[in-house]
Amino acid sequence: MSTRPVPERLATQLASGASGFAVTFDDVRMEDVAVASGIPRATLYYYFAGKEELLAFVLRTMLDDLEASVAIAQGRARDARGRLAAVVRAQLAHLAANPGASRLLLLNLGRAGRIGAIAAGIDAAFHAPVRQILIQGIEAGDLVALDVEVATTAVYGSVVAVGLQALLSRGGIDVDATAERLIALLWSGIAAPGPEARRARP
Amino acid sequence: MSTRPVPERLATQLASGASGFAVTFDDVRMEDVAVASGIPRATLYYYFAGKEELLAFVLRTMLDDLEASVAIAQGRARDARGRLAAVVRAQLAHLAANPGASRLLLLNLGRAGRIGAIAAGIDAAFHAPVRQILIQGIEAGDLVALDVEVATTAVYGSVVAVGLQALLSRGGIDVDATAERLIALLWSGIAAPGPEARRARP
DNA sequence: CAGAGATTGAACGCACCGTCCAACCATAGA
DNA sequence: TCTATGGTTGGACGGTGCGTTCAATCTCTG
Repeated sequence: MSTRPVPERLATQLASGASGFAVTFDDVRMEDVAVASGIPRATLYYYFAGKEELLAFVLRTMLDDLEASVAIAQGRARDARGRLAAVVRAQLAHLAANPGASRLLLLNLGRAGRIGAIAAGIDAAFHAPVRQILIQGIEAGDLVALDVEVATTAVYGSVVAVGLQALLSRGGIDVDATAERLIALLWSGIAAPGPEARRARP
Repeated sequence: MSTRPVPERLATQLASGASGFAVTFDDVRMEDVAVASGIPRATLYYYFAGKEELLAFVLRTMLDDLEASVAIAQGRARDARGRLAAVVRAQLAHLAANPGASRLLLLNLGRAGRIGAIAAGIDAAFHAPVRQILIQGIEAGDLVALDVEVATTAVYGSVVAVGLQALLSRGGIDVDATAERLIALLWSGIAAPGPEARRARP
């Protein structure tokens, strides 16, 4: 980044205080961040060029964590289904563990996406792992031949929508149950199993 | 709404001028809307309580159109797959036909969703039709037993993400091709067909 | 033609952002 | 111990865009 290197202490204090219950970038007032984090406003401006850069730092940190978490989870499985399940589960778990930042990011993709580092972070943490699994899965014959970009985006959209929905309406995510259902859906679709069987019904 | 009834002329002029290339609510300045639509700022405030209400009107109008369009499309098919395909296609087509308002809405769900009418409109235009098809499809045995809310949200998320992705990166949507691919994905999932066949591989 | 309501220009106050600066503090090296 | 360097902070300021207000038209309708 173009900004000054951010001390450890600041980073942690921001992570806790910056994105509390905000649903909008405008909900985050610099003065509030200052109070919530215990860092004076002038100091915030000493380290960040503005609110945008500050939130970019917070959100980017969250995305970096997610990227790492996804990479680890994904390495635990061999087959396409297992790896996809691990990735989706890790993503949902991260949304559940960082509800504030997640909400703020996903409900404000317009503001957030215009920050290069954020757009790149979303791709690295959400799209890229899925894309890779799909490509390899198709090559291995585990997956049907499909448009990788469309499928990658569809997986991203469904994970994010389902996670966000849970966060907003239930205030949290039942990660295990939700991940299992979502993965079943992504893997097999919504159709009743066995097209012949269905056609043979009375 | 609590606001004054909006004359036809205003509505059309707003639809064309209000959401142009904006990616953020802040990108839409009242003065700009005034110039773009030819309606003086004071007149805008005469009809709308503020920017939020004005954008709510524009976005809600778009969602109402989509709801109607989806209802018509959905009525053209009988079976679950055909109806779902019709709905998804209509949704993508509407995004393609209203890129400005769609972008603004979907990239700012935080701002937009806090407006009751918008949240309701999203449910009516995106979720409800899918939810109904899923429920009836499960009952009819065309669909596997699944968590309707999760599946509904997943469909919504994938449609919106794929549509938005196309709008942003390609500047438009190839509705037919995209809809077909997306529906295939939702219907059958990503797994290679025939679980036995796959399991039988060396 | 009078009154009601629509329409508009202009000026204002407000909230919050971002900038600036002077003062202070901590500490590393002389 | 002294001092220079750089982090840290409070406080004041200007700018932008929103929303309000009001008086001055304009346009119907009866």
